[in-house]
Amino acid sequence: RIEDTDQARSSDESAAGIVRDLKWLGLDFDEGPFFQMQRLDRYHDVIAQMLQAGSAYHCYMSEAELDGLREAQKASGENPRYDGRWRPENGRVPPEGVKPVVRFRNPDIGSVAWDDAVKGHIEIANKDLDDLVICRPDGTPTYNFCVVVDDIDMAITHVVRGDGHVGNTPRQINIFRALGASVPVFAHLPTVLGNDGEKLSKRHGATGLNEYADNGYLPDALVNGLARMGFAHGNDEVFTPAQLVEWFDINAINPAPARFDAQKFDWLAGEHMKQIPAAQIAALVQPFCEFDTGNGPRLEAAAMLYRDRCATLKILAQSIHFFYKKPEISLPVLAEHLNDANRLAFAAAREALGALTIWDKPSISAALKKVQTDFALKPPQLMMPIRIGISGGTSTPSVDATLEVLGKVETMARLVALERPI
RNA sequence: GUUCCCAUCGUCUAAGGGUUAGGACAUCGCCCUUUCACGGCGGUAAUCGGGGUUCGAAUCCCCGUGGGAGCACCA
Repeated sequence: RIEDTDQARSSDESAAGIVRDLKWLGLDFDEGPFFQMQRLDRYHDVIAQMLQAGSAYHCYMSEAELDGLREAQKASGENPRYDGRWRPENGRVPPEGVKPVVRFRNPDIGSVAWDDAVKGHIEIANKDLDDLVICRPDGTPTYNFCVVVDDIDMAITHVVRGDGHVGNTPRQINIFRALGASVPVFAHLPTVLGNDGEKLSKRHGATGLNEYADNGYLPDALVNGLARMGFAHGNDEVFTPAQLVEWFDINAINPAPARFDAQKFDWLAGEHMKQIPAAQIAALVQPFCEFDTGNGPRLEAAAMLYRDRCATLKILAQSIHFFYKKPEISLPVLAEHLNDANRLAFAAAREALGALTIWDKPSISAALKKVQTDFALKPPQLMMPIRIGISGGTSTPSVDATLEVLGKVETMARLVALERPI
């Protein structure tokens, strides 16, 4: 349901963004979306009915007057609220030429209580509630009213939403009752806080869902990470959406707000990366590769070599870039790892590799091992210059596995090219 | 200010009257290793404070303190 009765704040783009984000997460829906602005006739019918029944009335108070009232109330330490001055029983005469709002006639006595599926029993006294506006002077109804009509019409059984709405719930329950409808189960989820315990906001550390998508996080990791905020299933940390569906219990949600730990989330994202099947990895990584993946080893082979060390598809794509494009070699770094102590061994290794007829990991490993032993070097003394020569960096998976994927022709080309700057 | 909700390692959490208060991330140490990661093993680390109830309280009650959410002609 797209709740778009505030025309100034809703747009086709924002609605499309919501649908897109939900689809990316894999949170599918069976019907809709329904737009409230397309249901105005229905809302107006209900308002007319309530006006008739006396559970709603016209209020002619200006916004300036209201502001003044609130200021005065605040100044005297009261909770700011509308004072009900235009209730019909006060017999006021409507002023000329003023378009009224419609207010709901909230009960004065007693209290509204419900058993929140997350927060437990909550009870609010009616005297702390005021008569809320359900229809603006221009005829557009407001959120708190529309959702009740929709929940009734759509036979909603559970209303699950952020805990910013706990204050709206007693008002909505009163409207349900005024309409003679049964009340759904309410569940109010706590806010997710930033690393520092501050509320997340666009200005303060919040990252939009689309940014996670753009940064190559797996949607299942997002679902897993978000679900773990306030929810646990024994000692399980890593789980799939299907497992979550099986285990989830709205009554087990922690009502206190949780801080979002980006470090733990990145760990979790990496765990989900490790579960990508080889057959699917190329298609997932491809969109993040800003280079020609046709010009080099099979994308699947390169990606699988790096899969378990990357938290996101984007980092994975960046990591395997060197397989498809000759790397820039930093001469100072190279000089550090290739010098008089191992220059001859390096040349011998290149020759041994060039002589190989079978290019696979065991053969490459054996050839390099022999050179290393012959020259009495420690493993890194021989591996590092090769690693730098083919990747441009000092950290890759093991050299034999990396060379296998890179291929003999390209490996030899890069190792030969390395000789020139030496 | 006022209304409502909440409180276990630094963080996310498990245990809901009797446990050496468990796990995960982070951190520290060791192991593995062809670098860096990954992985394996181990360590440091918590029941906000004060009163009750009880043989016994992290767990139930009250008060403090701290945190969160709301108080719109926004959703």
